[in-house]
Amino acid sequence: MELYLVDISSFIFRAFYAIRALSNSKGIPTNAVYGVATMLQRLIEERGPSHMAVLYDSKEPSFRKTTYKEYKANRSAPPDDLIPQFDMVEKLVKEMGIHSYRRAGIEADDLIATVAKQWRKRHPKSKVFIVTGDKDLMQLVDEQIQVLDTMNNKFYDVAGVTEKFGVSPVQIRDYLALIGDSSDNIPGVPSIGPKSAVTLIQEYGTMEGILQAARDGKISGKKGEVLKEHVKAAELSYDLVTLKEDVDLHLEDKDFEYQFSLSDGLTEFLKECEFNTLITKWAGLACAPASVADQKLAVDLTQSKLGKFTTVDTEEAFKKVLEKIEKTKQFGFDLETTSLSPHDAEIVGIALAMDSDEGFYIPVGHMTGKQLDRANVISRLKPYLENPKYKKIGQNLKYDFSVLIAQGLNPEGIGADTMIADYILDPASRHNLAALCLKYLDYEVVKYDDVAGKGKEQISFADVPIDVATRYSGEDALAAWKLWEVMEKKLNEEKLMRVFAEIELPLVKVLARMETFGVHVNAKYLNGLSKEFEKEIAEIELKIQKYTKGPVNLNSPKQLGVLLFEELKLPTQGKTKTGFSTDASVLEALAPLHEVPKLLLEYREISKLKGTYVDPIPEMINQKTGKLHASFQQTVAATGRLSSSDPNLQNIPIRSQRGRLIRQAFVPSKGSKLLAVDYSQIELRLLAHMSGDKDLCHSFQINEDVHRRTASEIYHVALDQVTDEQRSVAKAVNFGLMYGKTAFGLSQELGIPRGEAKSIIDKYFERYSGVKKYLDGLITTAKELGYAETELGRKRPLPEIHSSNSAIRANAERMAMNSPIQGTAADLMKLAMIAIDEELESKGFKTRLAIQVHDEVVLDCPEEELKAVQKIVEDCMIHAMKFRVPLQVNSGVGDNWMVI
DNA sequence: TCCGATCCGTAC
DNA sequence: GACGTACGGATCGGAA
Repeated sequence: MELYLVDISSFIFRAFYAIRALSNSKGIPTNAVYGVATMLQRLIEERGPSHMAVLYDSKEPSFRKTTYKEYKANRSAPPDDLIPQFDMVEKLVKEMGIHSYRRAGIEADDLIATVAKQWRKRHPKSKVFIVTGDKDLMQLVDEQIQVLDTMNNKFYDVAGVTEKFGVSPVQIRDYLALIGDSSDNIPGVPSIGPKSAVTLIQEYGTMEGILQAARDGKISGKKGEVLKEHVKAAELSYDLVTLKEDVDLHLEDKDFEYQFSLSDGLTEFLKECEFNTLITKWAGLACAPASVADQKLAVDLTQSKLGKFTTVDTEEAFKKVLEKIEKTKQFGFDLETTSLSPHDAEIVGIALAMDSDEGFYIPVGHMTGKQLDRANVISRLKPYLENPKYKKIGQNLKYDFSVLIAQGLNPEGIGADTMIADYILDPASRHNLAALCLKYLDYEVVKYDDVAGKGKEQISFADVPIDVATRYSGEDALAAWKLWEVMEKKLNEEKLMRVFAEIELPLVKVLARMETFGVHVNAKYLNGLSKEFEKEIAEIELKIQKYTKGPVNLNSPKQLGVLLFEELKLPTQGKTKTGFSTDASVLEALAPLHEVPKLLLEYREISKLKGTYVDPIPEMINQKTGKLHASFQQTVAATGRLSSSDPNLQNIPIRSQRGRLIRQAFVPSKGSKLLAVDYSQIELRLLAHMSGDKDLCHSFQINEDVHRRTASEIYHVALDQVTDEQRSVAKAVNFGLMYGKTAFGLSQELGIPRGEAKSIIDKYFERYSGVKKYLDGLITTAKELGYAETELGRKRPLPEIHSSNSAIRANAERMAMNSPIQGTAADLMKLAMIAIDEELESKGFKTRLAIQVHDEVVLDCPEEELKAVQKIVEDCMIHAMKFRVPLQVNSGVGDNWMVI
């Protein structure tokens, strides 16, 4: 049996401020009511209370106010929109059938204190949960009484309170009295804040002890003076924060009994508030059976079913761990740190697993608790971390390696990365550890959020208690080990081991090196550019304003639709799901008719550049390194490509004149140049090779202008008779068909009739019949196998290719045509990067890979290395794989990324 | 406040 | 419905 005592007013206020204004159609505000309703719903759903009550503050002034008139004196009246909601909440509670109590002159907190103590007298083994968002009630916590904050689903037991406040629950009164509370107008001791209060309490135990020490002159300096001066205030504060536990209120067990039901009265009330979704939801709401609630309570962050976990906090234990590593030569590995950014991350702990049933955790950077010296631990692990013969098995080892690289180590020896293994097995799914454990081990691991919280509540891993960290982190290392046991077999079964072992795994270290190296950015230049763009944007806005009635948000397609198609009465072009399209093609069509669409096109271009690149990029420069360290993700794109984020360096503008300017901001290190090398026509070349089409291959073999050749074929004219217009159509066709472009799409792109587009495509396939056969074959194969495949055997499952919905099926068919080409290009580039990095490292060059953009790499290259490195990079790229057609690369050198 | 859907635009 | 692969900014509306 458990008792739940709900301090409702703390939730009314929080809900009111947390939820944006809501009201029913009569204009009565309802946001706080809604917040309280959902809070109670969650409480019922998740805890299934059999006994509960809501406690209210007295409507008359409380005894605190009558004895100390300044109490809560500086509180302003609640906002107008909140006032009617107090009564509505009471109505809600009543209609929900929850017992509620109030006593004249007594505050809710005192009622809760009284009831809790009375209950524990009657039921020495039953738990009491105080449901509140207010810290004052923490003073009641003990072995039996816990505080539950339903807003973030946090429980505070004795350890929890101690962890959060740094003092134990019995010391909370002392703590609150010292720091005071401005909202209740409790004076406290001036200049004593939470920090000093904790230190003082830890030293002297209680407030009385502190005051005595001050009187005795044991507390030196200003603090001692202030304390002596404010003894009275402190004692008064202590009385005010102390809850009354002997209120004259006598309740029995039956006065708390609770069983939820959606009564007519409650339905009526919810209807009035217009919480229609709640009515539906609550129809199925039932108190969870007690056993389920008990189970949830039983989640113990220090116990695991996955295996045994040992905290390594003695020299002997550490030595044993090192011996085990020596013997197994293979270990599950996971670092816990203080930051997701490797350059800012401090190592908090190291988890290792050397067999399938035990995990070890070496704490080295926790705020509290016994642990080993970080520098010593790392220096003694270093030989194993840097020796490729010792195989590390982990989840997302790129991160762990990056952290080690940022610390000056040179880690080697990736034995397996479970995240990448899953990506290779199933590229479209999510690859987080929790999902993997569920999928392969049928086991639910503790999530990071469970130990460190999330959002605003998140704490640094350094503040996680060591026993909890041991379980969490040890579990990660052990999970990686156990996952690999399963996944290794799967990779072999599915014939995916080669792609995994020869492409993806070696790439992990390359990417870690590339990301930690980063790239220099000229922030000053971008800031200047931002000012220029800002001016231009303002001018355009001003010009557009002449045509508008009221203010229009030019970033809102919805408002733009009103402006263009209602106010200006311009003809609509296309429709989107929610309204009329205002995209660039629409604006271009409207441009000859009116100045506004012309201006909007320019507005869009500049504000895009400013908002996406010019302004955010300087913000992302790392303070420590002064460089930009974007992330290159290996497990995102379904075809095998890399992706880039924070910022995305793979879509830095190049096509427009104004956009190109942004590339000027990417610059080499001092004494270096940027070297950029890209494949020429890579996907078209791969199409030639993979289709084996004679004519297309021939074009590449004799190194002619492929688009010109295509034009001459589809228009039946001699090569030297092809017009620029014809060539550009041919180019569009060459690109389009690899994406499975339709006649409709081509006609849209080129602005030609659909019939004409169709005849061009037909002609193309007639001339390049090998290509046609190949693409058709890709669809057939994908239907047979259920997946598309690259030259090197990377697979992409395409279950939707069997869909009975023709649009979905057609989509999958286009993927079947495109994925092998795009994916093979990705494999090629990955192999080239591995070769480049290996060459650079083994030959001792200082040049480093900095950026990859699918068919291009950018390197930061000291001038004296330029000549040699340029040759190496070109060679690595050209010879990374062998095809029927030759590969070609272009390379350029410059002082920024624009001039190359 | 937070999150997801939508629209739009940048790259290869 | 109509061109494959990404990332991300801004708006908007709903949810806890």
